[in-house]
Amino acid sequence: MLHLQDAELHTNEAYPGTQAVARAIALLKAFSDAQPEWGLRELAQATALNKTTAFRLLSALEAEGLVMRNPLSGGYRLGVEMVAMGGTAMRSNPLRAVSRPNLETLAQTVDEASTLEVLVGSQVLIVDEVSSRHPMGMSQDVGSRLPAHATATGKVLLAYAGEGGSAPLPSSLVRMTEKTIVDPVILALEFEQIRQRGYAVAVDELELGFVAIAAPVFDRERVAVAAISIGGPGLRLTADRLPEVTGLVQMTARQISRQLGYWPG
Amino acid sequence: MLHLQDAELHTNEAYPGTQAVARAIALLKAFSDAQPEWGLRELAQATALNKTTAFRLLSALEAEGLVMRNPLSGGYRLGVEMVAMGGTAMRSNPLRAVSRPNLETLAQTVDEASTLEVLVGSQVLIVDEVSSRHPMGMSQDVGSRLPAHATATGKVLLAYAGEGGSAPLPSSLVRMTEKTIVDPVILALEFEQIRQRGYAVAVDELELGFVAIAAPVFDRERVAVAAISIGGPGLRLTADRLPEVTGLVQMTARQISRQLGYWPG
DNA sequence: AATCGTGTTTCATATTATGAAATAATTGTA
DNA sequence: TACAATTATTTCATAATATGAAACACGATT
Repeated sequence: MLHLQDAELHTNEAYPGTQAVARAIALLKAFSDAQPEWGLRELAQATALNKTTAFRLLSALEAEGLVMRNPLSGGYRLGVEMVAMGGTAMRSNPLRAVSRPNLETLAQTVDEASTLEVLVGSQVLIVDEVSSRHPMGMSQDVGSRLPAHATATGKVLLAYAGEGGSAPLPSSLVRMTEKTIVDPVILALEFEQIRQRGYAVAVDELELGFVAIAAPVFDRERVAVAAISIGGPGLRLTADRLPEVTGLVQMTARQISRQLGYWPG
Repeated sequence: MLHLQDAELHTNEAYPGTQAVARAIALLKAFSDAQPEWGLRELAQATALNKTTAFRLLSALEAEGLVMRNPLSGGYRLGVEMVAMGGTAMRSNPLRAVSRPNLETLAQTVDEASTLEVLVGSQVLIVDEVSSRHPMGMSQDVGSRLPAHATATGKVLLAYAGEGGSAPLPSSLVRMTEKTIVDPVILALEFEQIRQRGYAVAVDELELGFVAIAAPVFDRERVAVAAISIGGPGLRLTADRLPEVTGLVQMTARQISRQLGYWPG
């Protein structure tokens, strides 16, 4: 059995002797905002797992509360334990702990929402968000992912990730609006400019009417581990405000970087 | 090998053939607000796993981003992928989707924070929170857990969980304040009263100066799947306001229940 | 230099995960 | 109502995969 289908299909060879865990996580990662509920067969198919194997792994995940079933449809969903662990993960994120007070003052100064984001593959993950009017809470979309090439933060992170050589461009640059940069060549030029200026701007690139300005956060090893941004409607974040806002974003990013042990030079 | 140490130690026999997954999840569950970072040896010890096994499983989790390492200390932490999954889990929670608008109006009407919580073992998990001043965001402690017997929501859920026979009392009733109910007999009487009245109040039981009022949310199978609450400082939530607030909390809970398919009678 | 405490790698072993096939449950269709 | 057709479970022989003892490497602290 086990017709050695394709062990080398997955790029992350990781560590031998953990097939079951890797597969279980693959199942968990299949759940998304777009498809939060799966039937067994389609989920097994989507993860390229044997139906029985998927069932067994899901049963284990369900027993631990990471996955729960819709009593009506019988479909699988992420469970409450996942919510709990995500909360713990977020609260224990050292980057977030350092950044939060800085993000709060930034958001209040500019009176627009500020975010902290990291690069995960070809997407940016919103690690924290402080909305200007509600400085104590965190926005709904913490934990959301967005296509990196269509966001200011993502462009910053991609620009500095590939600083040494060629930037690791996502294979497919999906178009979000007519302003989204989908040409790899133009995007490479954009990255060059971002590295020179030290910040990125995205106007209508993710969503029509949405403007964002982002700057990189460096750790003590001088790698861009995150990016912060100010984002809001173009009606408020007008062109004449950009120089001022850009300066504030860059200043905040430098402050966070310094608190992470980064030293310019 | 595998000196069959104690396969029956864990209560959840779950499904055979998923040892590795169950162990990996045990590792993940070890991370908490109190101890967000672990060394390999202590984590292996805490989860009763062989050091090598723990290392291998953690490597797999790390490769998938569920766990990350502190580059300085080498310690293990929950990773960013965990944040992402938690966010997805929360946003896809059907209970939360139904409750949120109701919680928002409740919070605004009373002008205090409202929460949605579910019972996980002997603790309540905060699934959602709407703070009165910041109605759009969600509070920091979504995903946090609190001892059920010391909270209004927890008491409600325990009272209705054991409705049929004896209530499933947590084995150790930890004392949070001098008002915390730690006597099982008194707690049982409290549950009886809660079932009769249809709501629970907790004054200074979790934290001195903190008052909360909770009511149960029923699904279409008439089981109390969650509880909602209003909570705030005793200085604002005074005794004379309780009747009014209690009514609003109960009304909101009934509305959510009805939207879940519950029909009274 | 030496000892202790970490984390990491190796490797023989058989326990444990595996998937084909059979069965049960559910749904849609004649 | 019976009959397909689809999905979810269970069973079970098989060996691939997870396992843990032991050896190793590395960095502290003495």
